[in-house]
Amino acid sequence: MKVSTEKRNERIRAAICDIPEGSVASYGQIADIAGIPRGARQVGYALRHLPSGHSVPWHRVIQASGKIAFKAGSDAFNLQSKRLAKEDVAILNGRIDMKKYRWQPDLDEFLWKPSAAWDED
DNA sequence: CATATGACGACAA
DNA sequence: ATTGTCGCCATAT
Repeated sequence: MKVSTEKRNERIRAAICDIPEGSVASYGQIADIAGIPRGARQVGYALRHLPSGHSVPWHRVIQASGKIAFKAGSDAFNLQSKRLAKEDVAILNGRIDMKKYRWQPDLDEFLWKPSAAWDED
């Protein structure tokens, strides 16, 4: 068994769970936070293989361009759109305003628990 | 080991 | 703004 793989996905899920309601993050951003530079595709892979019964707010993960990763009109696309709308995340013309909704972990943790941000593992 | 694939991203036309 | 290419990286065949 490849343990490191599960470890990686675990970090990815954890990072996503840290996204506060009403905010979104790009795949690349999550990968970076999870300690996987340029691992955007791995985030997508991890989400595609989410364990059953998970409680991961995957709908807060969108592309860096501000668009939802699914094909418009698909069930997943509609579900994600609905969940985001419910969190007051506006989707104008199929795009989300990253400048406005992008999660900023540095600032967030700075205001929440100063100096604890550099204290991991 | 060689290719193909994908819930990505950056960049050039 | 839209589309195409190429780079990335773990998996699947």
